[in-house]
Amino acid sequence: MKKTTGKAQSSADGVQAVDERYSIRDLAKDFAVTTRALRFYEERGLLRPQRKGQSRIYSAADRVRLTLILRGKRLGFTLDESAELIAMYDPSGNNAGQLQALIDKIQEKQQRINAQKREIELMLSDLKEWEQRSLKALTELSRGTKQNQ
Amino acid sequence: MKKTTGKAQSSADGVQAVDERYSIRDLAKDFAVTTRALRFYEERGLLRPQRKGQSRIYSAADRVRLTLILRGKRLGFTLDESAELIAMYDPSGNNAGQLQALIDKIQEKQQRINAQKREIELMLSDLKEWEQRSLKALTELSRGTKQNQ
DNA sequence: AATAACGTTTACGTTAACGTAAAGCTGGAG
DNA sequence: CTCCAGCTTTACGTTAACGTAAACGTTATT
Repeated sequence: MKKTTGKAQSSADGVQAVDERYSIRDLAKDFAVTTRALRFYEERGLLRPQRKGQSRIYSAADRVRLTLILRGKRLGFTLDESAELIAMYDPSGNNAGQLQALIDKIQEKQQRINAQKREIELMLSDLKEWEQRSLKALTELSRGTKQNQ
Repeated sequence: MKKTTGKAQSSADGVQAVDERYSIRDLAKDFAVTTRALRFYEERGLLRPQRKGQSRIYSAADRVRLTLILRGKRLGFTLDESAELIAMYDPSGNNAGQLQALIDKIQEKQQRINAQKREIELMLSDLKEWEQRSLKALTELSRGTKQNQ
């Protein structure tokens, strides 16, 4: 009965273990991504885990970053865009200008998505139109429409 | 003063010239795409212009197809998906079975598009959340938040 | 020591939708 | 006939976000 949870042991003090360490497998499992993806995100500068010897060690902060990356993906951001957003959102030297830029980016994305939504509504009405035409053609056909007149 | 509109001359009869011919350049200009894209769409079976000698000649029907292709793109469909839609829209040899299959496909598409619509609405609320957080951070920052308390 | 189980780096493969030459045909103005 | 603009085919290049495989290092268990 081995416990293969792989959680690194928290230090022995009593403070809340907010600095838990995770292996690359832990992260991969918890977030349902591959280890390849995690290394790739690091390669692209989106993650910066510590090293213990050769192995990567991820912290809670890295989990937050990963959360942001994945949320960005769901929102249709490219990794570069997410990198930008994360850098801006990061509490490392963020002045008002940075934040305003971040807000601008988000609002721009909102515009694009709203446009997509309108497009999709148009497409839906188009599809309904086609459906109606097809149904009509079908009933007329089954009614035995002949070629005369 | 040459007219370089390039419009092929309509045949000399009096019926409405619904069968206008367009060069690949015409299409490219009118739809703001490259000739490469047009040939590519053809290669992928989305367009089937006639040939006059070696050159492609596009008809009004081809313009409709191209419109559908581009609308599909704006909606985030792949070319293959658009090809499916266009094939269904095409009035070529549709018996009752064909028509029923077409209707089924259309309804399936409607489901998927509705799903996309819901996804997009989720994204929008996500984005609004981000925006709120950023705005809050911004105001707190401009309020000169200090470290004591 | 040997094997397994996981980690690492390096590097080529993949898909989509074209971009970008390269090199050859062709019709018509001069 | 000559020449050029515009068309053609052929084919390799590009970007994004990883997948997949190879070859090797490190524990830890047998």
